[in-house]
Amino acid sequence: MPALRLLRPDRETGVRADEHRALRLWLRLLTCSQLIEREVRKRLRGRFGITLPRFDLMSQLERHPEGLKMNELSRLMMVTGGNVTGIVDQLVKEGLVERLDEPSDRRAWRVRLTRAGDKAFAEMARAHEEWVVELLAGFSRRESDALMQLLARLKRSTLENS
Amino acid sequence: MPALRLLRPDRETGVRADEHRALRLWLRLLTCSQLIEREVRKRLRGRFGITLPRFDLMSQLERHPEGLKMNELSRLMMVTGGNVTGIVDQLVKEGLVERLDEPSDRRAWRVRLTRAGDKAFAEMARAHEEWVVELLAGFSRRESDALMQLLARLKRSTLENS
DNA sequence: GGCAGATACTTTAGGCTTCATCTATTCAGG
DNA sequence: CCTGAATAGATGAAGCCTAAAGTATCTGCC
Repeated sequence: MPALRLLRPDRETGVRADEHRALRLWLRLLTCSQLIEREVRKRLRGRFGITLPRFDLMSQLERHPEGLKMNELSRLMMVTGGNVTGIVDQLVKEGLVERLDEPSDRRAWRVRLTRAGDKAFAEMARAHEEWVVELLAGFSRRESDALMQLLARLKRSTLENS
Repeated sequence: MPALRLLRPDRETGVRADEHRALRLWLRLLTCSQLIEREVRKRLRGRFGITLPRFDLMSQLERHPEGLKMNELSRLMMVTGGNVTGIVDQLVKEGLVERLDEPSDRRAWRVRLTRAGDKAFAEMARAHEEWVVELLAGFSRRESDALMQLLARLKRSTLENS
């Protein structure tokens, strides 16, 4: 999560000055995202002793009480399969998640929250949402809607051009 | 860089439905940021064989031709000092950066781009900016200005409330 | 001068992440 | 059935990142 600074103005970079706009926009986006993410990580760690990736994985499972296969988790979390293996291993060790055999495919697992995991997640999710509401306080509904729309367009532009 | 999904609607989370807005906003922000970052990392790796943190560190140095101390790099990059130690070590090994003695303080280093580092960075920065311009294509000046302003407010709100 | 606390940096342990590679299983055509 | 390709997941190496602890140096105060 770096904070790129590429705006030294006295250097010719080969694109028009007007286009520095795109670079500035991306850097500011990154900064905002990092500020919130950093704070959330810190609070998850301090209050619940959990990491953001583990919380994220549990949140996926909470939305799918029937369980998810490893590759489904990988897709939903947008990380590689090997990464999911490690995070699930940790959560299993902590008793928050369980690996069940998938009868229809002996290569696969069905990963589910345990009862303890479900209970723990409910509490963490409540706190997490409170934190985010708090961090974004002072953002009016109008502003927040405008930002949502612009970000939707940004997402589309990025997907189309990558 | 996870992709949190916390919006299962049929679960009581303890905050009003209206406030899910904040959560959705943060998740979308995270997604956008990840999409761009992922693409930039991939291209830096594929075309220049460099990582984003190393590129970031070099970009800080490029803006400060007189060199930076380790703790200044740490502050600018928003990462811990130990992290900077590792990244500088790598870049020194690659000959892109050099550690000079700081005469006024024997505890400190002055880190600078080498001539080779400066040359390499110029080329990478040019490509990097082109990529970002490309990814954000189709964003009008008006939209981009509006987004910049909203993100500035978001940054301020986050800083004030964390 | 000398000492206590602060500062600059490094080191270590633990965790996340990717890519490349590996094993086991499934699937599709013959 | 059998075999080759695809798929599910695990593993290992390398890199980024943090927090905590350690070393060396500096600074301010007596």
